[in-house]
Amino acid sequence: MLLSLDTEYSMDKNPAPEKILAFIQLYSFELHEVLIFSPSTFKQLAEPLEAWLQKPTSVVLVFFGNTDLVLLSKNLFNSQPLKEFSGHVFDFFLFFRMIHCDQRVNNFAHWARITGNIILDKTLQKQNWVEKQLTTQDITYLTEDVHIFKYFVAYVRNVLPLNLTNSWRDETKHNLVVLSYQLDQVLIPSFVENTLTGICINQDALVQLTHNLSQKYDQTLKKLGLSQAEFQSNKQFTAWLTENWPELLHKGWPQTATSGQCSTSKEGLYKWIYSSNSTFAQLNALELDASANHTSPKNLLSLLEEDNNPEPINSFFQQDEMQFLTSYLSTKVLRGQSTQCQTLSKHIEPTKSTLHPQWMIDGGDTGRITAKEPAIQQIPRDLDFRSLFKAKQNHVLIVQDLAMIELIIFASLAGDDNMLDIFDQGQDLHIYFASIFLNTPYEKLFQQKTVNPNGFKKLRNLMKNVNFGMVYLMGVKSLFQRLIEWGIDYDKVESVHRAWRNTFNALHYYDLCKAAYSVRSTGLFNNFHLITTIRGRPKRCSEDDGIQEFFNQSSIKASVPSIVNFPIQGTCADILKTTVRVFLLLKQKSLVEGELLITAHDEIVVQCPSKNAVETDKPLHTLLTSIGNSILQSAIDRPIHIKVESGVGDTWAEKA
DNA sequence: GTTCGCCACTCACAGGGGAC
DNA sequence: GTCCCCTGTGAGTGGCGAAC
Repeated sequence: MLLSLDTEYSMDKNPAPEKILAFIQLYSFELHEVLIFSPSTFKQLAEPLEAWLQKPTSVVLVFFGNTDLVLLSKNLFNSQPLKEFSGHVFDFFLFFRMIHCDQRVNNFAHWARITGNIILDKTLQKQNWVEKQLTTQDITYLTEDVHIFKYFVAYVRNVLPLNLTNSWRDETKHNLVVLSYQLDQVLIPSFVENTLTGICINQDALVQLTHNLSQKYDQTLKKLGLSQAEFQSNKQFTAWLTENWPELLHKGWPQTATSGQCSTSKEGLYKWIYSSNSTFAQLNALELDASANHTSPKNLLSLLEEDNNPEPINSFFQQDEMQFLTSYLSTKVLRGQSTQCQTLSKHIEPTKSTLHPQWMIDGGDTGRITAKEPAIQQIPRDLDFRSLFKAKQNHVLIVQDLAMIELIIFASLAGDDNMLDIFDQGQDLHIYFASIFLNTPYEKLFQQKTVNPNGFKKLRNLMKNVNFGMVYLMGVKSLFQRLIEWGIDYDKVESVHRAWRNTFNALHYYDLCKAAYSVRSTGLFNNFHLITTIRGRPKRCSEDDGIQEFFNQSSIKASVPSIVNFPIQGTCADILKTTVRVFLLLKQKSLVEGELLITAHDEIVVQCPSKNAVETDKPLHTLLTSIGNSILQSAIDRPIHIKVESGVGDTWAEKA
């Protein structure tokens, strides 16, 4: 029994951005009828819908349904998500995205065209629906939106059985509908609940933090003698600089490509500031693309402030110029943090002090879950920020994090016993590689953790970046750039680059990817190359993605690293999603208590009553490790011992 | 009628934040 | 190296009114 559902809503921006539900449309596949509900009739819908959902064969069909179901719960069921949604929702967006993940266009109108040859006019969608008297044109539009689902259903039935070959396991076939259901569909009700429940935030602390940051921001601006507008606008900043620091202009302050204004981009500033450094000159000669992340203002600033810089850059700049640059960069950093605070504030539900991010179960191309409004996964790791997120009254937050999971997945796929042994021995892979790289015993470096914690952290972060970069095909030049501040010459970097690939089984992994990538499957995938995660999630790659040049060092196409990346990031997402799924099952059977609050790539945050902290923490820990181990073990014939770091406390900072 | 400046708006893109 | 989200910028556009 099928019912397709769609809603129309409009945004109300005050006091906090909120979606106002205007219409609900339903299409019954049994009755062949479309029903349109306006706010005055919402309540009449609640009871029959709930009763209908209790029938075992009922399925609600949606397209990008998170928003629809959240609004439905808010307006019909007093913000309590229906338990009956569980196992009774099918989202076509998720399904289409899984089987056509290479398609840039994946929207409703696109699939209406493909499946039903219907050209939709989506311009009507943008109107203000609230309290609208419907015109004939409107009614046609609303009807069409739910009616089109019958073409979606027919399409899925036509392309069944959607089988594909797993790139990493001997099992021959996966059924795609089943896989989509197991990995993604079943999580829908959980994330609806998640959005409705929200995450508590310490509003006073946020106000305080915002205040402190903006005060500091104002102070540094004042110190510079700049107004906010002059600081923010390239045009005004150029005028100001011409007036106040003509000598810096003469020294070649970088310019924007199009308008010729003074540029404030990290790349330009980085190149410019370091142009006097001889190591940098070597970089320049290599025509390096300086777009790596480590050139953010924060890092650039730390380089400027570095006392023991291998080669001081202040021979090029006068002392007062150095001071100006330092202040300028720290102002940039402050502005960034301050904006981040304001963005958070903007999304707070004022009466409850909660955030209600919108979750996208298949938001990332690799299958990762993403969140927006606000981007909860992009909150800085600093204590200042993480401690703002707190448990509700009489509750605690349980934060669990899969340690170095992507490297472990890499090692499992590559069949790299060496790496897995190091990990099993409880050693830190990043420090392990640092010891090879710096030719210093592992123990000696590890001692630094207590002797010189900051230095240790810095080294570890650096090696962390290097290790991840290396897995994903970072070239020698890029590696060299990242190591510039350590004063290591190009030849040495080149040998380290080689050593890394030899120490860890990277070349073997790339070969496996190449072989896996060549596998073609049946049905829909006939004309496409395909690579999957260990669990079977597919990524389609078109011919021109570079199979001919795959891992040909002289010409790696841009798309190749993303092919190499996919099985790793995707498998990590699968582990997390499977854990969430089993956690929900346990919850349904009342075996655990708690609400899923946040998932972030390798991390999971659950809120539970304080008195049940241990009873929730322990099974969650067991779940993550056992699910991770079992998924990875199907790729390599040896035991895997995934480690999960766990923290219990009042705030998210518990494990930061 | 044309030109110009101003304003509001949209859109693409770069850059910066995060994760691994 | 990959994967994201959010913001600000600047180019482009169109409406409007004032000045020519």
